[in-house]
Amino acid sequence: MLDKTFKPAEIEPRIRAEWERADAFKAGRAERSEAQPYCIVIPPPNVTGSLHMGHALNNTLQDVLCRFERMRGKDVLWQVGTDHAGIATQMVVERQMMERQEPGRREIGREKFVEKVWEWKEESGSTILNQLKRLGASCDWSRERFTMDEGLSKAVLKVFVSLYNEGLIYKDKRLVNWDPKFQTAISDLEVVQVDARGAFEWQDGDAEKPFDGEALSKALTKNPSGQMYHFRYPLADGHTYQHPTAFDDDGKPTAFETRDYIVVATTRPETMLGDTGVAVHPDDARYAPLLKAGAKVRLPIVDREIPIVGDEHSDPEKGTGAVKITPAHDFNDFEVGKRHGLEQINVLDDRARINEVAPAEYRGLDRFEARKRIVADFAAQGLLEKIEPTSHTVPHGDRSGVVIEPWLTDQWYVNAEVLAKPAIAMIESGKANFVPKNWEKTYFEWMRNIQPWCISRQLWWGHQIPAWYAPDGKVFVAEDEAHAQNLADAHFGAPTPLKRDEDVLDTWFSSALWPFSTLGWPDDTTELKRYYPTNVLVTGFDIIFFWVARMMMMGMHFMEEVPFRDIYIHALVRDEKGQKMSKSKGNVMDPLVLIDTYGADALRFTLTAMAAQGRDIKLAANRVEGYRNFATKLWNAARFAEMNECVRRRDFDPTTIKEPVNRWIAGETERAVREVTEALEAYRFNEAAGAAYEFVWGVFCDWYLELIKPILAGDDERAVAETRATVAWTLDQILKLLHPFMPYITEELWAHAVEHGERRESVLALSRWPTFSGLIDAEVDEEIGWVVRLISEIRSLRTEMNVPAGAKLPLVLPGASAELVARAKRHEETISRLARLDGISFPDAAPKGAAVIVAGDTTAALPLGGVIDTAAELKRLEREIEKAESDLGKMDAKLSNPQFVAKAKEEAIEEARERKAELEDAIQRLQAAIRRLEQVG
RNA sequence: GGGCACUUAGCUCAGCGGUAGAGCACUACCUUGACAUGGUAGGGGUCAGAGGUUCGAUCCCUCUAGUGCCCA
Repeated sequence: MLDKTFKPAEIEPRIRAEWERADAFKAGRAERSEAQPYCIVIPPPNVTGSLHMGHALNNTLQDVLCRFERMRGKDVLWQVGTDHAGIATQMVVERQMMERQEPGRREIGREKFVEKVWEWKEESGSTILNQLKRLGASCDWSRERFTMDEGLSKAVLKVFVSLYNEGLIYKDKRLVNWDPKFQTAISDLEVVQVDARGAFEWQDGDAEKPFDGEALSKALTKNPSGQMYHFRYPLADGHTYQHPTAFDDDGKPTAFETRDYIVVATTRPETMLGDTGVAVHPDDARYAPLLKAGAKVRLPIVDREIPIVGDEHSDPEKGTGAVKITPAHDFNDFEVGKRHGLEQINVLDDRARINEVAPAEYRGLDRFEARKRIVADFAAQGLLEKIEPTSHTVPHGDRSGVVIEPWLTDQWYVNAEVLAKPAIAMIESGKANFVPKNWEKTYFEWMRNIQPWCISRQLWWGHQIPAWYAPDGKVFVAEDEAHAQNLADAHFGAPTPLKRDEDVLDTWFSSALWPFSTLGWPDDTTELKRYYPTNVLVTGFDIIFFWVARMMMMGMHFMEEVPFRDIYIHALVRDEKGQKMSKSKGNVMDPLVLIDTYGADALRFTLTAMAAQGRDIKLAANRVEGYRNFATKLWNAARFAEMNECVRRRDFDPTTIKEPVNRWIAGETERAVREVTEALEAYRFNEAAGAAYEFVWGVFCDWYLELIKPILAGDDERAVAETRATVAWTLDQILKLLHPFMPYITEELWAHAVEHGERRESVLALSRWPTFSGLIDAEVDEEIGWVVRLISEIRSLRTEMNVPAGAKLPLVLPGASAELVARAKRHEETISRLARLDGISFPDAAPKGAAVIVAGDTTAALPLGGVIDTAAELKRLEREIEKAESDLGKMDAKLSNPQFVAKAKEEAIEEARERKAELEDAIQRLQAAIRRLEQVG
């Protein structure tokens, strides 16, 4: 016998063991060799990761699909694995070494350090996979892969070498996003823009407020960004010009002053050490004389002469219209510098400290320290005009959180523009589809403006770049050192010593190969043939660029086929106020805690039920509790079945059922199966879950199980046997329907039923998804619908008339047709039980002093034992009439509108007519009830 | 500045050209032989605002206000 409540913590590990025993999630099962393949590759979680809400949602949805398709008989491969996550992992291990007060990575050297990371990976790398198991994920665990395992590394080398040989990977010296904390380059995507706004204000010439270096320093320590500094750059060789200071209404200058300097505005004073020019807009009248004269500027502090150039990059509307140009430390300036042949002077080292190029007193200073000093020095020289607060965005490293420096270095790049073309075409042609579709716009926007992808990282943990350098710097790219050596020797015609490139590849480089590298590529494996392209990718919108787009590019280039047919993009899980969950806000909900509290099934069901397309999920714990209760409800329905000996019969055939109520539930089952199936096929997870929920709780538990109680308690043996079998059958269908969402409880109940019934052929996870047709019977639906409605109306009336819950009332169906009498008698026991009646009678006329119900075409009367509160009943009836008349008014208005009758759809008109007739009939009968009541009163 | 969403019950959210829905919360009654993690009944909404299209708009279109996200 089942316990009174279900205890997820007890059941879950046991069920997991059962799945394992049955090898339930194994792809390529012999008996399914002829079956259609179905494949999803998991978005590989970072080995450093632990399960958060986003993972829980992402993997629940994948699992729902996999379990659904597996039950539909397909040969399902849910390919699992983890990502080596370069920076993240290196960071974790380094931090751990620091905590243990072990020597740092630079001290122990690369080889030892990488060894340590591997050790760490062996120890802790499976944490997140075990957490996925707890969630119930039905991955083929026997095929776990890792982005740095042997096979995948081979794929990475092959791809790098191929792309290099095709000229699609190249080395280039340009500005990169440099992370001074990790001392590595990062890609554009790993940079987050953070808004900054300062508060410091100062103006030269304000006698009341002299420059206060202390105060500025304090403000900048708090927030180094958000200030605009106006510097006076003296003109070289004592040059002067007339600078306009006032304008008339037409914008013509009306007053001038003679200046021997030009004012530039900047948010980054310290970079002035590397300035090699000043730019003004070529059409800016204010500076035209300077351009014309070819005037130069003598850069303060460094005392360098630099040109003033005309470039459209300068916006006359912004600041002073003149900008300093630092080609080595700003992306825009880099371009300006290239256009005008300006020198690139790098003034920062790899930790963003001022380097040896700068005057001695600044060397070694941190960039923000240097900023304060430079400003103070300008002020001291009378070259600081003003400081004002400004709003601007500052680039930060997404992992390190520090301000990123544009820095001039040699890095490896992928020519993404070429690779993007076929990847764009595949979405355009519908060979692959975003669900919901609107994400393709985001995808196109980015892909059509794609920039070179910087793939080298100055880290130790990752795929080391397969490039070797000869002493003269000539590079040789090959899959291993021997091949590189051959290339070099052939090139130089003599044995040549080679040194391997120190850098590793961006983590996303290997992730981009995931859909085919995990299936065995570059080898021509059976898996690759069978499961590529995969069916669907399930992921969040935040990695469309990082991952989806790049898989698309690599898949098209190397497999000449899309990596997946559908791309289901799900929402972000937020807290109940709609805020992103973050540790600093303290609003993080831990899926593992929710699993401990409510069970994995409840969490899964919640996430699925809330996964409506195109909307974020604002998750509230009480939602999970509600669905935990749903699981309990199911559990108790099964318990009811068990107590009533509703055991499965192998020969049960739902098409041969006799009892109306049983035929009805069979039809409802068919309907529910259809709804859930169609919703899942269309990735409408919330609708699928909603349909299953409503069927199980609202139809099966609330009505069917209640309706059959009199039959089970009765002595019609044939009916009892049929009903028991129907309950067992329906419950089986329910377990199947719910299994993709709630795998644990359903598997448990599936197994439990065996204790009394026929043996199962397989675990539920491998059972067959139901498909029915022909079980829906309109007549039976109508009949049971009538019963349900009558019971509801009686219950409603009882409450309204304050009839004590325990009191039994007689029900009168006056002037009932023979058909109605037969129907009422057929269900008399059920109706009596559920509506708490004391029998049904069928006189010709309605009794006096009874409350009256009008349900559809049935009029029913409840004599309230002479104690009826006439006034209350009159009021109630009048309210009913009022409501019916209001509805009738709407119908009349519709139907009397010639436009409606002429133009509306036939069904809409027919519906309105039926409704009108129904309402008129109901009003008549309600009025009759009032007349009778008044006779009594 | 460019783009994409969103605004529906007290809260969290579905829905959708033809009578407004769920969960939670709330009110009243009920320990009825599956379930109090429950049952029954109920209260609660000019579907952000203004226009337009339509026989008919919460739904489609435009604008306005507010909110969120992405990109520069």
